[in-house]
Amino acid sequence: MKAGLSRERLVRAGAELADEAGFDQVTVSALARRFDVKVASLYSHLKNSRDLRTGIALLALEELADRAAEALAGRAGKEALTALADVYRDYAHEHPGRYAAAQLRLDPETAAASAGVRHARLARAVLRGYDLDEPDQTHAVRLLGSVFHGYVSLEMGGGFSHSAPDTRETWSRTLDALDALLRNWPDP
Amino acid sequence: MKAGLSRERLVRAGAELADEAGFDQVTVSALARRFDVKVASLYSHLKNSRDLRTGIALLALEELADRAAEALAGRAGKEALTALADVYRDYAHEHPGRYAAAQLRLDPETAAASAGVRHARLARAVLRGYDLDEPDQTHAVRLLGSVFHGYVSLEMGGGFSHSAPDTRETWSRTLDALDALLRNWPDP
DNA sequence: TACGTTTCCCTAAAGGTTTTAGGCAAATCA
DNA sequence: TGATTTGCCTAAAACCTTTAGGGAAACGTA
Repeated sequence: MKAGLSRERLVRAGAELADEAGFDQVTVSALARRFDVKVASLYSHLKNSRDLRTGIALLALEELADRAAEALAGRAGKEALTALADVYRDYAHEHPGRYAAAQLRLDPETAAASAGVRHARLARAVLRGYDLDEPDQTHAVRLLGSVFHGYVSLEMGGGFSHSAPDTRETWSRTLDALDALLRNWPDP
Repeated sequence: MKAGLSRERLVRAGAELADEAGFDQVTVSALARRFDVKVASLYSHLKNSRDLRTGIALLALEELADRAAEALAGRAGKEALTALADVYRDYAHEHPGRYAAAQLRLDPETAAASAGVRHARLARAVLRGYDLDEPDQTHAVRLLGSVFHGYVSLEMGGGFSHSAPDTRETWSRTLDALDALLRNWPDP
């Protein structure tokens, strides 16, 4: 009875498991259980358990970049800014486990070959709508990354006690503020 | 031969272990090894392994709040802003394991009793130097948290490839930008 | 000082995860 | 059809978590 395992299917199922049970619950054992297969069978398709987690991280980065690229098509300026921001926030809400996986620290070579570089390019694309030269553009790319990641991660971690005002309101005002800042980037 | 274990000492040693080997390497077994004691002995002082990690997280939050309170004493405006920001960044660089621990998701009661609330108050103290009323002040507190946490976490995770321009330069320009933004907070 | 109690760490054991080594049978190919 | 490859299995070792119960040292008290 062949179960039809493959690295592809395993990583995808791992991503689902992460979203359902949390990224830290993603284990080779749990995955084997899910396929109703013995644990050792997975080791023909995965190098080790870290390999599984890395695979999920890379998948999440790809999916995020795909969504971002689609969201940015035909948009510019503040519209592009909020579109990109919402991609990150929505993805984290829809796929908390995958989003957590995307935060996994990758070794430099893997990171360089990942969709991470597309993310940087997409952020730069948003900044084309604002008037920034190097090195300010790089500073701004990093600021965008920081705000998006920091906000989403604090929100998901319960860092903002679910009290008034609504976090969606804060999100919208944060994007207003970022837009204002980029249009009016201060001189050193 | 009594080893002189106590919850206090275990948590503190766990924090050191986290800084040296990474927060995910913090395990009851590793800790027992460090004290040259059998694993089961630790369970008189710790409820379970999560209890250990939670203890480290609470310790880190306390230490961070202490540093922040000291750094803010006698400062206001942009000086206070950069002082607070540097406390987070420096702490994360000095104590990466503890900083990772501080990101641990706590259950609501534990969080409410933690130093997390002091952090919120300290951020509000910084904002006294700027002219913001509610609910914008709350939005701004959340923005500060997002930027500080997001920046530090991306920087430490290698998210900013160590290429030009220097990340310290970006940090300084980011604080300039935040200051400018807070002085000139946009209307909705 | 001797006795009872508490404190502290230990042994023992069960259950879960990771990973490697080697085997067998079904699928594939010549 | 026979040979090879593929795919999942059994077995086993190593490590982490957690609970149950025991024994000796430290401590308080008479």
